[in-house]
Amino acid sequence: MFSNSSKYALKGVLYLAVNASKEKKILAKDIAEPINAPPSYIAKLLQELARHGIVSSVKGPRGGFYLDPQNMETQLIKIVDVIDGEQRLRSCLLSINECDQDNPCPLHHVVGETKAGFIRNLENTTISQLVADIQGGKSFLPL
Amino acid sequence: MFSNSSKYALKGVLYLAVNASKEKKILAKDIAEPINAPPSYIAKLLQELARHGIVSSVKGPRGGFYLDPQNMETQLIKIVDVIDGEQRLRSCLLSINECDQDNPCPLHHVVGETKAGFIRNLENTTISQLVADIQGGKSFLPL
DNA sequence: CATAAATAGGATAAAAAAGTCTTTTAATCT
DNA sequence: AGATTAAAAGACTTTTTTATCCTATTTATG
Repeated sequence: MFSNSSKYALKGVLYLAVNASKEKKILAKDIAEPINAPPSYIAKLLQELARHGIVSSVKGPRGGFYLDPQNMETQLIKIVDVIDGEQRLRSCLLSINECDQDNPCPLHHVVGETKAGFIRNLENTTISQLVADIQGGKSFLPL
Repeated sequence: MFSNSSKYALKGVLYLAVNASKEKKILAKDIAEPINAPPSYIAKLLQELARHGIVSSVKGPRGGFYLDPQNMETQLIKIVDVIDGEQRLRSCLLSINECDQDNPCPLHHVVGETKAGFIRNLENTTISQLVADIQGGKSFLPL
């Protein structure tokens, strides 16, 4: 449902949320292994996320990636939207441009509500909430 | 959420359901335009669907594709599974192999129920039901 | 029975996604 | 200031997906 890239991005951000801080930045290459992503590929994705203000980064010695308090409140959907584009999840399931509530394609009603709910869940959940779940024993690492 | 190929496949099957019959088979090349798919590509996909018994086909003069009564009862999920593979929709959203109810990944609970519902909807809906919706004015062509 | 019509199958080509590598820029530490 | 460290940027390669094409194989019809 997500591209590979989005999966890496979500895992990378989550890894930073749990393990990094302004005082303890993490290098791109040190994120790769724990989240099972190719080092130079996750670096590129984090770069893109940094450009969009989803993660924080500092160059040079003692630099690296981390999430500031504001980054922690990022909605999950933002990460997917930046990496996969907003259309991927939201466009008509049959890619029919004219498809909407008034002129629904044959699949529109079949999966419309569950698909919308899926997206709503991603909109209503933040990175900090996922961290809270992990710390509360409701979900588990590693990634 | 579906691959392009699955979208073509769903549209192709639906087009046959509405327009073809054993007495009025339709040629691969005549399906392409109405569903906005490349002619030789939809031919390939229909071939694959025929191999899996999802559509019916006859070679030679007066041949072509159509759906027999049994084909009409195909669940939508079958089409997606044949073309995209069963894993695409069902695997963990973060591609974590160990992820399950007892050892949920951080996204598992966030979208678990809506994702499962989405798949259930595809399992519980058949081609014939989509045709009924169209004929009842609940959804619309063209594709 | 020959011919033509149509799908089946496989080989190839093009485009997109995923992944790698090299150079540039910015920050830190002597 | 100079050396070093790390991300930013972008060019390049590989793999996968999408798409095309050509040659069988099957079947209806004259």
